Amino acid sequence: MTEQAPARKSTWKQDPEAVKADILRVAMAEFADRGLSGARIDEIAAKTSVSKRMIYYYFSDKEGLYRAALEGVYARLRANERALDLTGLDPIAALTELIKATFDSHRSLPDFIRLVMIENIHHAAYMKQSLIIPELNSSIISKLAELCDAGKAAGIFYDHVDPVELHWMISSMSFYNVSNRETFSHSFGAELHTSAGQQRLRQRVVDAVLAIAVKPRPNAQALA
Amino acid sequence: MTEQAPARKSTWKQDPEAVKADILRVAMAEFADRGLSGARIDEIAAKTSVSKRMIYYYFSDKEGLYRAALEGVYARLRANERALDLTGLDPIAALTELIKATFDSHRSLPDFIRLVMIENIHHAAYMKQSLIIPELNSSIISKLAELCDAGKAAGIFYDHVDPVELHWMISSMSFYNVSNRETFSHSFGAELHTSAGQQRLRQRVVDAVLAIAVKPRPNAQALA
DNA sequence: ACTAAAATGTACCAATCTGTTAAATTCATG
DNA sequence: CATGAATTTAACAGATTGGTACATTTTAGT
Repeated sequence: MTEQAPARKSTWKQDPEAVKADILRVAMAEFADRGLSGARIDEIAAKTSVSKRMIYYYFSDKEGLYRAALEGVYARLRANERALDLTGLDPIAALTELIKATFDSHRSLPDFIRLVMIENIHHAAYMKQSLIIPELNSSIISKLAELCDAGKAAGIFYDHVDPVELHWMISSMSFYNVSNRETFSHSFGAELHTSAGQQRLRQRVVDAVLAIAVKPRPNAQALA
Repeated sequence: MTEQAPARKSTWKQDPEAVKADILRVAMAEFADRGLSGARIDEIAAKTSVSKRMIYYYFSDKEGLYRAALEGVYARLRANERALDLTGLDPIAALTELIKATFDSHRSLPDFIRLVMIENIHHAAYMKQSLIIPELNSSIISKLAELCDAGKAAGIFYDHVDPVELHWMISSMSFYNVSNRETFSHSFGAELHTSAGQQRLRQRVVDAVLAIAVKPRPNAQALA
């Protein structure tokens, strides 16, 4: 579990940051797995290397820990998105890359997806209390807005293209792909969630979003 | 609350079906609102006209009630979908109607959406125990399959078009539109969830799905 | 009307779970 | 190395909650 050897009994080092990080790591996984009311403080404590009391010491109460967990997974997503560099790409290539990156990013962060689902069950009540979460969201929109402006300026995007609408569409499919995987697979088979199926789906998302953003070029053989 | 007057005390009629229906109605709303672990049996009982004992009498335990609630909302969706009649429409018009109907249907059944979210949190564990749910799902796919065959036969759909892929895409946006409304609105504004915004979104979904299914006609001015 | 079975209400229990109390250990600093 | 603040533990209390035992009422069959 922990990297340092247990060493002698009845002796321990103070390390508040490590303790907090340890609690948070377990809390993110546990809340993502069972939800706010489903998660158990005792269970979380048992999976850390410290006692339950520390959770209350550092996070006040269950809701405080949940808020911290929510912000934690958002921080991970932000780190993921910051890695996306679109400079030097033409609008179509840039949009394509952004869509693929979003699709992949969602797939790689199931805990984020699950906590956002849980937040929606709670009518986003805890998200509304967070100060750090709004930062994240503005960055993806501004990236898309830049991209749209460039595309429109070049005359290759429709004039009606809107960054928020575009994000809604990209996000909806990328999110649903992970969030509803269990029920979808059970209802309609797991074919779409094989490695090949996911590759195909991602390409469909690219095709669909590009179709509503990019003007058809007269002599282009679409989706050949 | 109840339609019959309380009348004399210490007298009541037996009416198992009405009691079951009453419990189920409350349970669907309550589980959709709070989740499996978040919902309280006492609270559900309090909102019915009967006592907590009856819940256990008819539904065995909390999980049994949850399963019944899950099947209940699915039954409602099925009723909704059965109402969709596409006979006499050409493939493009039929697909357009199906997309619009799915989008609207999801919007009109938020409890269904929320219970499916909750099911996914639980890895679809209870859905997998249900016998009546698979029925529903096959009907939408067969409708889409017919439609695809007609479109391909007429030479206006791409050959690679797949009913399950198509359903995945239609469902993803229709579902996300409701499921993530709270977090999305908070992050990016409520503009897309105004009446006008929803109309626009629905049209975008139609455009996007048609774009990956329908071959471009040479002289058509797409999305003009 | 009598009786058994189905349906319902009341009161209660046992387990679970969040949060606290009080004390012990470690650390920084003079 | 003394001392007080920060950190951590162990044990426990109070409240919640799923579930049950038992009595009571209603209905159907004869």
